[in-house]
Amino acid sequence: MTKTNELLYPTKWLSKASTGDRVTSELRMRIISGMIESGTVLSENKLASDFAVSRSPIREALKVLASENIIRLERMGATVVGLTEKEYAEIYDVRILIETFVFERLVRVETTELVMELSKILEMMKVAIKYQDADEFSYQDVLFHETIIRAIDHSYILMIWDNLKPVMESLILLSMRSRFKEKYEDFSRIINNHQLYIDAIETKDRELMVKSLHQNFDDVQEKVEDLWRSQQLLSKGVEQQND
Amino acid sequence: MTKTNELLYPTKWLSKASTGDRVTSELRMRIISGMIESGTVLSENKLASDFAVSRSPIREALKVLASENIIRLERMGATVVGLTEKEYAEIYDVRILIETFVFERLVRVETTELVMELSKILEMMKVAIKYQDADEFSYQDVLFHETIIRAIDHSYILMIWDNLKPVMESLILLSMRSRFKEKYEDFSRIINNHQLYIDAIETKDRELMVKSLHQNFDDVQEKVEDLWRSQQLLSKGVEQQND
DNA sequence: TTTATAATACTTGTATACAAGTATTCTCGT
DNA sequence: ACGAGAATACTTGTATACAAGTATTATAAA
Repeated sequence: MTKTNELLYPTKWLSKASTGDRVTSELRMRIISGMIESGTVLSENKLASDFAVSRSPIREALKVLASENIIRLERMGATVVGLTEKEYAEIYDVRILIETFVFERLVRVETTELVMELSKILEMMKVAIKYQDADEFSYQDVLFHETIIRAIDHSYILMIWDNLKPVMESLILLSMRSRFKEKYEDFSRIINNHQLYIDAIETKDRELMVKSLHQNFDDVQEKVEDLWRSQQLLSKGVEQQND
Repeated sequence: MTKTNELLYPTKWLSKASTGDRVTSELRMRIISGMIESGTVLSENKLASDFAVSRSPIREALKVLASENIIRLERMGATVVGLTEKEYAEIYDVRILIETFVFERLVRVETTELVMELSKILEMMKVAIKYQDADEFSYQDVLFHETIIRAIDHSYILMIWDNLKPVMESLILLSMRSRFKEKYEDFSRIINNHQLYIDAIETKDRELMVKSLHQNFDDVQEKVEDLWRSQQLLSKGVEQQND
């Protein structure tokens, strides 16, 4: 067996989490990073002994991951679906869909408080860049979008986000970690895009909103390309371990 | 305790379902019908003894219902959220959102097979009306929309539907049951609306699509009003049982 | 009567046990 | 060598057991 002791998911984010949550997050990261390959059949019993826990938290994790569409629960075993380019495109379809909806609602509403909150998060992101903390940056990046979505107080839009968020979070984590190593200069552009986003909300300029949304989308497209690179690096690394 | 032996969810739909699924469906119906009132705190142990099953399937059910936003999992006990008018509006926001998206995709695609399939389902619905089978009608109604959504083969849009479907299904079931008793004449209009829907897809007429979508939306609004009536009837019925 | 504290009852999350079902493998008769 | 069927190993879903934590209640001291 290859060395899999190192956890991909930030341990500090799990301080109060249950075993089930830990397994869920870690498993998700391993699947999305490509460490567990697409097509692999997961067995509850095997996972339980691998993670040295009982089947209860494993079952819980598999249910969650199935609802996120990254595994498929079948009669015998759970098959890893993983994320192909098709799925990446689909995830961003949904992101554009719900963020456009949210924007449309925000136009009708007082947003000064939201803008304040977003500015704070943006400052946090800058600090994270300064100290090269990829995980913290990712956390704030996800929080940025979640804050916007929460602002319209729409439980069923939030439901969609809740389903999308964990996968988004994993993608962003993996992408940012590799970018901090290789494409550090990207971050000023990311910050600019987020600032544009805030401006759009502040001025309630629908046109600017659409523009910034799509710029963010394009930016995210690049993130995905980065992810492909990091997947390749990772699988190369695993191969090297087998030498 | 009031008489709760009768199951709200159609037993025949659960022929191959696990205990967990049965509990989930039944609990959902009881919450959405108003039989279990909003604000009620559900205890795993109490539910387990009420349903005469262990905590395992109950836990499973509560997790699912929480992800559907009809209960809230808290430190101690699960609080029933239920559906206020706000949530009804939000559910249909999301329905409009995804069905519009789906329509947009269908315009670019071969739809003859889909139209055939939908026509078949519509025939089924007519038969269900003829024999006054509210449950069968509801089943076909839900299937109609699911078939359209599945046609674009988009796993993340399908994910949204998967989360929305159970609640939709429950709403439609309750509404149709009361309509078959009281507003039988409604059904010809419902059938017409669905036919319009099919025509829109067939002719790829975007304008007609939007029109039929909103007609269907308006129709569904009425369903909700019916639901309120049926909730009131139901709660009156419960009160009468206490006499 | 009020307030601290101890006892009790209930809660969640995890582990383990078991039943029923489904693949896989093995063995035996042809 | 090959196919039928038995034996075996694995699967899921449910029940039960247990540990650790949290509310509630009861008791006792001020």
